[in-house]
Order: sequence, then structure tokens, then C-alpha cells
Amino acid sequence: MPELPEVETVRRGLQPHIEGQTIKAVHIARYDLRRPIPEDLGQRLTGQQISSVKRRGKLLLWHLTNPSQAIINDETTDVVLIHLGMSGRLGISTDLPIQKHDHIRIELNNGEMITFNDPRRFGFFDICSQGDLALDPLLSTMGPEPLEDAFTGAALKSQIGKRSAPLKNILLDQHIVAGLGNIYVCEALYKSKIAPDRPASTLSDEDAERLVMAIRSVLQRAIEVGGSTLKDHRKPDGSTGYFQIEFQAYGRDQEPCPRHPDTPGHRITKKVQSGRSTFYCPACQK
DNA sequence: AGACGTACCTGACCGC
DNA sequence: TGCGGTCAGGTACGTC
Repeated sequence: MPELPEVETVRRGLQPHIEGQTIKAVHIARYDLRRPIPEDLGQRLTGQQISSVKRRGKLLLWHLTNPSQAIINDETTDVVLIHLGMSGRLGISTDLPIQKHDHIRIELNNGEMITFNDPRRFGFFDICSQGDLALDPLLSTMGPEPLEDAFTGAALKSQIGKRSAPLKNILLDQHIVAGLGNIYVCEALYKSKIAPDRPASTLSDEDAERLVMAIRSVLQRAIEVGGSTLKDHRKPDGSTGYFQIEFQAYGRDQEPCPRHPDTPGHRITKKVQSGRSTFYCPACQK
């Protein structure tokens, strides 16, 4: 369940290992991910240098430079787009045996190997030119970055417009705001004391401001502690040693509401909203 | 257009 | 032990 904080953690873990490195060889085990791996991916990557590793929402972007190109033309420079989907993982190793579901292995000239492992294959590993980035269906329609200054209560309200769907669903929509998934939506709504089933259009200016602050705060906190470790999500170096973030609401069905642990009626409740589990305190969240 | 349900996929977990 | 059922969820797509 890599959401923004997990992807950012992966980015930070990966960066010192791969920035400036040249891709020596690429091994692809299967091409049929959610978005098919381009047939020429290996050929296209080989020999290119990874100049920077960036993130946009839940997407990871590797900007490449091609040493064989005499003139560096920004428009034709390649960019790798990686989405971890639900179960995707990027690993760094020097001599790890091949694991089940290692779909892509990339040898770098520093002797390290990057592996893309994704059991459920909901993720993708794509490449396109800088000039075609604006055509990418996911990237081109993605909403604002929640941690950037431009993401304000007013900005959120304008993204929502007149939409009447439950706020929970709206916040999961990557066109509204980038990077949130089920967990951090639940946490942000709990923190801002807003009910997940409220029609998005009923958000007041004050609610929207509080919600934006809550979104920033839960994401920032999660990045600080290195992304939450839910199920088998791991840092790129495979370490599991970093600690689990304490969720206030998510996964706490029937536990006391952390804000009012001794008040009767304040109890975290699980309910299913359009097929997904929502955890909230019906007494706090209005 | 927007809201909503479902498909995709595999591993973990549960009850029998 | 093994087997079937259910759940997890990001995104795309079909339907109303």
C-alpha cells in the first residue's frame, strides 16, 4: 500500500545508490504488468545515466541522460515512470538471489542491482521522453502535491467543485489531490474531525483549511518515521528495522477513540465505503 | 459529467 | 495437512 510517504521513503532510500550511475544491463522476467512494460525498455535503458530521482504523487520518476547524445535535448531525454501499485517494491542489492516476482533487474556500473518486485502486478515500470510526459494519462491529470504551499483549503475546495460524492472517495481520487491512499485519508479525516461520508461539496472554508493541515501533518509525520510499515512494505535496502507508525484510526475497529479514550460512545468504527474499509470515530467526526 | 461497482492479481489468513 | 473462502487496495473501465 505504498502511498505518498512510502514512495517518498523509497525515493530517499534509492537516491544515493542510483543518482549518477550508469545502467549496465537490464533483465526483464515478464512484461504483463498493469501497464505493459515497453518491449524496448531494456535496450532503451542500457547505457543511460540516471541523473535524478523525483516523485510526483505516488509516482517515482527517474530522469535519464544519454551519454551518446552529443546535444542534450530536454524534450527527447528519457524519463522512467514507476508506480508501486499495491505490492510493488524496489530493492537494492549486490548479490541477492532472484526472488519470486522480481520482474525487472537493473545492473548499475557501481556493481549494485536494482530489482522491481511486484507480486500483484498492480504497479508499472514505464519509460517515455520528457516531451511526452504531458501525455501520460496518470501524470498529466494528477492533482496538486499535498505538501506544496499551493495546496491550501481554497485550492482543495476548487478541486472539489460541486462534487457531491463522499469526502473519503473524493480524497482517494488522484485528480483531486495526489498521493493519498486509503490509510492516510482515514487518518487525515480523523485528525480533522470530518466525517468520511460527508458530501465533499458541504466542506466549509474552515473545514477545508483544517483538512489540508491534517493531510500535511499526517503525511509529514509518516515521512519522518520512514513511511509506515504495513504488511511487507520495505525500504529499498530491504531493512525492516524502522518502526511502525502509530495510526490513530486506521485498522483500529472497535478500539477506543484515541482522542477520548474514556468517553463512552467514542469508539473507532469500521465501515465499508464503495468497497473499501473506512475507520473513523462517529462521535468526533462530523 | 459524475457516481458507483467491479475487475485486475497474489499472498496472508481464517475456519473447517 | 489441505482446501476453499475472504480480504487487502490503486487504478481503469463499464454502466447507469
